[in-house]
Formats: sequence, C-alpha cells, structure tokens
Amino acid sequence: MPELPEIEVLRRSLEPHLVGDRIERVEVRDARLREKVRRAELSRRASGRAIQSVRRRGKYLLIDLEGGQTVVVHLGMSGRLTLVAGAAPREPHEHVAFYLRSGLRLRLRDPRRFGLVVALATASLGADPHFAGLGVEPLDGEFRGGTLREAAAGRRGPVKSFLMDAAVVVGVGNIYATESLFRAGIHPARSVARISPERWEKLAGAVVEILSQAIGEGGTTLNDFADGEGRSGYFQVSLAAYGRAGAPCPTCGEAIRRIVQGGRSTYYCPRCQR
DNA sequence: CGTAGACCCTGCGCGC
DNA sequence: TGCGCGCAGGGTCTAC
Repeated sequence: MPELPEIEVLRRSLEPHLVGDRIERVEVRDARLREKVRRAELSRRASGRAIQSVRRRGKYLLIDLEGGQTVVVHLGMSGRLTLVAGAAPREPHEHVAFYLRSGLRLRLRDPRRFGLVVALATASLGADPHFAGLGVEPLDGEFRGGTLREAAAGRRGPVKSFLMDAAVVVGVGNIYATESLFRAGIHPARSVARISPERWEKLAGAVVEILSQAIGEGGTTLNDFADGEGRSGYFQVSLAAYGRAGAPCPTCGEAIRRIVQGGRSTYYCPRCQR
C-alpha cells in the first residue's frame, strides 16, 4: 500500500489527534508480523506514556513518547493505521491496537502481515538496524542529481531498481519510481552507469515533484489506502504510467508497456523513455 | 562487493 | 458457482 507520500499523509492526519494524547494500554492480538511483535517490551515502553510527536523516516512512522521511547510502525504492503472509537468493533486482521486516554483507539490492520511494530529508545533509533543503512530523505531539500550520481558510482544494474533501493534514497517504491522515471523520460531498464549528470538532475527533480504532488493529493489509493481518519487519496488519477499497460501515453499516445524487473511490474512509454 | 531471485502472507480479479 | 492462477503499494535473506 504505502510509499513515502502515503506515510506522510498518514502522519499529518494522525499528528493533531495523537500529540498530547496518552497511550493507556497496548493490545497485541496477533504478534506474527514481519518481525514478531514483542508484547511485553512494547507494552512496557509505551503504556502510560504521553505522545510528544509523530515523525516519519522513509516509510517508517515514528511515534515519540515521553521518557525517550519511540513506537515504530511500518505498514508493509497491506497495513492500515487508523483512529477509531475505543469501543469500535474489532476488524479482521486488526493485529495491534493502542488504546488512548482520549477514548480513541489507534489500530493496525494488516492482512498480509508484512508490517512491523517495535518500540525503541528514541536516542538509539539511528543505530537500530532498521534505520542505520537508510539513504537520504528525498524531500529534505538536500536531495539533488549529484546525490544519485554519487551513489551510482561503481554500480551497475537498472535505474529503476536503484531508485527503489532504500540505501540510496528512502520512500520511493514501485509506483513512484515508475512515475518519476516517466516524468524524467528515462527508460527503467537503463543502466545506472549510462546516465548523464544532466539526466540525474532531471530524475532527482522528478522524484521531488512526483512525491510532493502525491502528498498534496492525499496519496495514491489503488485498493485501500486511507489516512488515519479513513480518507482516500486521489493521486491515482494522476498516474501517467503505473498500472496503465496498453493504455496511451499521456504525452505521445504510444501504448504504455509493462515489463518485470526484480519481480515487480514496471510500466513505461517506449517512445518517451530512453 | 553488487545483483537477481526466492520468500514472507492474504485477498482479489480473472479466465475457464 | 467454484477453482486455480497471477498479481499486489514492502523488505530481507540467500545464492551467485
């Protein structure tokens, strides 16, 4: 479901509700996520603590608590994090729930269980294996063509896989890598060793534009993405290539093609992208 | 070292 | 209607 824009939209929707509220207790109904949820530790670190801020790093949502604790949530492919009334009936696949002092409940639903919930000391986040190897934030203002060009030095392989590598730049998943390459006019299978500095610059700019636009449009709702209050996004209307195999390229009318790279679908225009 | 592929898991839409 | 197949927005591990 979620890439950087969806997590950022989610963060913004949750922040005004969560900050100032307090986690009273944590309920783990099914601990079998991508990493087993450690009930006792999560409860010990989170229960009774006030929420101070809600941040994002790549596709991770960070809920900072008083006392230097942080609850880390990753939604994987199918995760949804929503605020509901504390007494709302439990949904299928609602694996973890945070009961708040306000009477609200923050619930994680994740049918495929590729998600992740872990509590860490805030001060040790940077050293944690989940975060230690992460690359730059594309929207922090420092992200440039040179960032990509330098990271690509000495590497081979297709630019699309490179763009989706979180050790290079975080938050860019299958949809936004596809759309960024379309906007930059770069063929997804092109080797990173054969991209000029000018085109790296264009690609970095396209990534920033696409992610920013998607955030502004509330993210992409293909099946079921919704923010913390259940609102869908509408960037899917703006998708130029992703999921449009056989449909005309919005620029030139040529049929969009689908190929598979690293086991994932890629869509591109054979005329506009070289 | 870097890269390609398998794997984790459930649900949905499609063709037969 | 029912079944099997392919596919799905993520990340990690192993084998080359």
